[in-house]
Amino acid sequence: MTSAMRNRLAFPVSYAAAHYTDTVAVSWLTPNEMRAWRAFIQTEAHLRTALEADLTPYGLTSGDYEVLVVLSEAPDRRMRMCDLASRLGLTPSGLTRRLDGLVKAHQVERSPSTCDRRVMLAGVTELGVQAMAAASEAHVASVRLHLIDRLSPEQIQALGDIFVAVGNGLGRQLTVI
Amino acid sequence: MTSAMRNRLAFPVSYAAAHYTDTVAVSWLTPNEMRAWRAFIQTEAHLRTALEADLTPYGLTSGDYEVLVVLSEAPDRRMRMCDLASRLGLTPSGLTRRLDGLVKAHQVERSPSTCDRRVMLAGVTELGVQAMAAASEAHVASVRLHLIDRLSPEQIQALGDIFVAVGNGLGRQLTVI
DNA sequence: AGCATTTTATTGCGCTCGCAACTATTGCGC
DNA sequence: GCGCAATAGTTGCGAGCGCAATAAAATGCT
Repeated sequence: MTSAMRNRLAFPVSYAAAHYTDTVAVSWLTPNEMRAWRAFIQTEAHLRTALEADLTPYGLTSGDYEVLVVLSEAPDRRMRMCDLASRLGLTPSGLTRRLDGLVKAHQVERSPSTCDRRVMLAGVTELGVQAMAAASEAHVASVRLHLIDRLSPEQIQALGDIFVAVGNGLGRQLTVI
Repeated sequence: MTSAMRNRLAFPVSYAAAHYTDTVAVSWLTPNEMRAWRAFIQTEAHLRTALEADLTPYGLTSGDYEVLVVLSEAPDRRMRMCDLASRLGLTPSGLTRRLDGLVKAHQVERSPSTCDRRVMLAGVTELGVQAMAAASEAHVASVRLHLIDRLSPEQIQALGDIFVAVGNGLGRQLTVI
């Protein structure tokens, strides 16, 4: 396969015509790589929308749900803000805002740390655990319906392997329980 | 493996203790399913952040870039708003807002359709194609660095298969070129 | 033809969240 | 001990986007 061919197959014609030359040291995506990339990008957006919609009737966003799950698994059911932010992939300010809503709903409470007075601890309340529990059946069913049950056991395994590898590449150590 | 065991492994203890009973007709995630699900959810957020950051120096968001790519591949380099919204997984209002920015930057232009006066056509301009081309090398490199080059050819294949299957389940027919 | 329904796009409003600036606290080097 | 850098969290601001309401145009039913 010539590089011109590969490029034609892998990239929009308009783009290729405008920009590609053999002197450029860029490694374009092969057709199979392009297929994987586009399927991922397109499907991921719709998947997120579907999961969000299924959670809405329970008064939680998927972000809220994620906070409650992570906190409920933490020792003492609470975590430092910065650890929680890193775990959730949020900036500090993003986490502050997300917690604001949960605190107002009395599902999470803040408490200052005694050993380091810079840090705030975010802890899930009993009410928060109940809210999570109330939504969890529907949420698991939603995850199954839209994702898990569409895949073979081998694909489940591959999905985990793939995103663990990518996560490691991003410098994250994942929390998988 | 008893159902109690499986549950303990697959779900937060706090949640399990609060809610699980054997009489509930819910199919919890197995450990391997949980691993795949969590790796996906956690990594996906960080991956999106990384890709976004790599595109920022070129003055485009990944959303903008996606619009330009899709339009540049369309016949006549333009599409109906509703088709574009569906393709991108946006609501009509979301697309209107996203295009506002691109139109202001003269990278996209709107034109009313002649055959159906409800529809607006969004077309990428020459400037838009150039902006996309200018960013594309860095973008492809970023996708390679963070995702593609972390995976074996078998994993690339599996990634495509998985998200095509999930996309089909969501009622989408994907556009993979 | 005439009216109800559906489809398409936009706008007001509100929510989420990132960036930059700021404050408070801790740790480090000397 | 003292000052400077690093760390933790909050806030003002603004961008992105979904929902509901709206307007305009097409389609369908009779």
